[in-house]
Amino acid sequence: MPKATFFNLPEAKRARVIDAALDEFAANSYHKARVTAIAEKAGIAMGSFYQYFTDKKDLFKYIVDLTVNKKLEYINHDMMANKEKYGFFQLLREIYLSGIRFAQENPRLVAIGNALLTDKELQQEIWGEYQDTSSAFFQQLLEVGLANGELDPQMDSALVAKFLTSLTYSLTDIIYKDGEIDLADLESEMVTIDKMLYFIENGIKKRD
Amino acid sequence: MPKATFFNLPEAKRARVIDAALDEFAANSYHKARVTAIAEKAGIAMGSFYQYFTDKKDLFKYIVDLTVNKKLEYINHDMMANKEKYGFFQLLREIYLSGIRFAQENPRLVAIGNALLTDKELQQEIWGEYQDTSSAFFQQLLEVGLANGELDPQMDSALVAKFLTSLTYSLTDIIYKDGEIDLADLESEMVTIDKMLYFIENGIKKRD
Amino acid sequence: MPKATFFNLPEAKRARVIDAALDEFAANSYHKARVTAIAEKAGIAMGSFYQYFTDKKDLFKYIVDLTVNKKLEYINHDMMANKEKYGFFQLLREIYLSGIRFAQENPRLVAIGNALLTDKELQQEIWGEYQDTSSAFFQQLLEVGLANGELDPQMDSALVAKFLTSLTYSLTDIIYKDGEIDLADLESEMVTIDKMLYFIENGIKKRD
Amino acid sequence: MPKATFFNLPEAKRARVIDAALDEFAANSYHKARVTAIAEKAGIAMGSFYQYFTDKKDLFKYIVDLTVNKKLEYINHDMMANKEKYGFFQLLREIYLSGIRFAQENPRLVAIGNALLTDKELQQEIWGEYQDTSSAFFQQLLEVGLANGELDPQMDSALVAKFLTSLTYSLTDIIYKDGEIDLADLESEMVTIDKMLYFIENGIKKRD
DNA sequence: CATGAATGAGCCTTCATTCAT
DNA sequence: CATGAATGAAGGCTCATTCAT
Repeated sequence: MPKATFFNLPEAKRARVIDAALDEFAANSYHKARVTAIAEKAGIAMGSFYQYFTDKKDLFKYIVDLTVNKKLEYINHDMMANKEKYGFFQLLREIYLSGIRFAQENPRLVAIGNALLTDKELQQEIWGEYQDTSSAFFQQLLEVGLANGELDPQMDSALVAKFLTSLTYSLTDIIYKDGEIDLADLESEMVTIDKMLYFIENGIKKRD
Repeated sequence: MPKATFFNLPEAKRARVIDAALDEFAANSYHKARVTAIAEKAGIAMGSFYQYFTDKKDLFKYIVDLTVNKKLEYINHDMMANKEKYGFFQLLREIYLSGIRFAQENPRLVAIGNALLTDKELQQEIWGEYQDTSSAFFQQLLEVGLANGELDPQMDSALVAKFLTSLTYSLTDIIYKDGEIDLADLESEMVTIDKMLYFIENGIKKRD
Repeated sequence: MPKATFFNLPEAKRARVIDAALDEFAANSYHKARVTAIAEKAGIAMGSFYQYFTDKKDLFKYIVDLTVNKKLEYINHDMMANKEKYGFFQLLREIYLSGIRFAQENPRLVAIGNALLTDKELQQEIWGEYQDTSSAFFQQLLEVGLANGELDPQMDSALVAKFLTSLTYSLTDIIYKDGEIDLADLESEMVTIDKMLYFIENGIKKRD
Repeated sequence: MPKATFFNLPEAKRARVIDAALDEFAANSYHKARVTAIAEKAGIAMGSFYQYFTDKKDLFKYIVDLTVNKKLEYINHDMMANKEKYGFFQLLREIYLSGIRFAQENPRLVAIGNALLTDKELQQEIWGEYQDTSSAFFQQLLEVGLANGELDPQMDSALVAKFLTSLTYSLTDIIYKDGEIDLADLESEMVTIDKMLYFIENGIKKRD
């Protein structure tokens, strides 16, 4: 966690630091990202950096934390409105849409998240706490769907939750390929999403 | 590609170099892997390294190439025998089993493959050529299944191929978690595989 | 010397600063001691430090000064009572006992004194003024002993004063080894002191 | 210990490195001494330094080792010739003379030795092995003197060895004051030495 | 007098690559 | 082809001191 100094900073400066960090970590892997570059971009002295953060890693963890929380807020916000009236597959669709919008609006966060997933060492140290958040989230959703009688009772909800997690990641990959999202192409994205939902729905819905 | 000198090397020495590289790249990300360490493990002089490879990256590309080819060989070998008599889902099962066996027998290659997937920079440079190999492979398989009438004709085979690719990766993750495979636990692995196949089968099989 | 601001400080705060400095300088060499750490321990702001002292060195000099004076007070106090009735060797014994007690009661001061002795640069700058205090003190004592006819008239009092200084330091080292004084073990310390006195007495007493 | 690389170096270059290190460590405390300065003085690249030594500390330990060994050689050489025919006090005199000559010829080594004695942290790490060498050496000498009947049988040889060690250090200090030895003034040094010997002799010789 | 953020030179160390033999 | 020393640009981090409020 950043030191108190960081949180006492004027909003604008703090934002500049975060922005610089996002830029640097989105463009380079954790190991290649340079503290010097971040300080420069943020327009602060090297020494100041270490007055805000104990460490390069300290900053990185903070950035990851911001990312995770922002994404959760996003999804929660979108779901809250519809939790009651929507069925399982409608909710899933809602979630995917949230994910896409999040990626569109925060491309750097997506890049950082992906990078994190590839560094074993960092994952153990940083990702640990968030690791199963995603699977747990889906599993809980699945349980509700099972209770509602929407889903195939034979399904192993823990395992399927992992499948859904994986497919969700790949959905982002597919749509958001090469780091460039075509905002104009929302329509084709919808199509992709709906095809994935169709695949999933067939995979787990209850049949008579 | 390695220089000619490398291929002129006595088999044993060449193997030692490759082995050392696998060790180092499996244990560290590309950027953290040290050329010095590889040379040491291989028992060659630093200078020799640069007589075999133009670059650290040169070696890495070569290693990735070996990995990909080895995996393809594996799967092809297993499929050739059954291509004719098996249906789509049986073949898919065969493929998954091949994948598991490959991971068991080549844990370092799996580690390197995973690491590669996370480094955008490398991916663009190295992975480009292999990128869609996996999806293309699945797509081709799907086309056959469609032609046979086994699969849902509404299915977008290109897209589903990506889903299968993603699920395949996650299958490896789920089974081969924490880098330790329990060889004794093949049975529970089978169960997992069969559940995934069940999920997929429901997702895409033809219904009347 | 500290600035006026320092002496205007409420007694308690001033004491806290001194205490923090003693802690830090006793635990680290002058160069490794950190101003930040002192300010923190003392509970003052970094800026305040430079309102009290011009410099890290300014504080250090002050601390050394306190140390020297405290030690002198100690010994003087113990000697004054007995100056008249005791002979040279009895006084010397008294002095050694004072030294031991001082070390027991002010371990941090001893640590700082020792550290100072090892840094040539500092010594030239700081220790200069005190340097010969100790030798001068012993020499004066020796002169009295010579006048009394207790000591060997051939003795070079200036030189022997240096020997006594040196032995005195080593006495502290021997007894107070590893920074831990065993308060319960005063008896064995006495024995050591008496052996040193025996050695010295033989070395310089007048013989017929 | 330095790496093999260092010992494979051409004599002249190795000497240059050692010389640069002696200069730097004699002029600055261990903590203030800069690796960069040493490399510059020696005329080698920064990187080369770390090809010779694992560490700044590695070099320092080596330098201390050289110092200790050189001094021991010195004294041993001088004593061997006379061990048989000389009595205890004559040998002691010989040792002191060796010490003075050593200091004269190796002022930087003396400076480094002194500096080492003042850094608690380093002492524990580096000095440990040599720590009691000096006392042990004197004690052994004293035992011989006792056996010969030259010394006061009541004497505690372990303790007196420590006194002698201390006096020896102070002898160096007295003669070699301010880091400048007046080579022309050997005569006055002799006088000082003889006075110390007289002091010691009176302190411990056997009396009837 | 107090506060605590800002500064930035400087340090040790790493490592891919080159070079001379 | 082999060798292994040489190189030097970077990079992360520390800390005494200054500054603005």
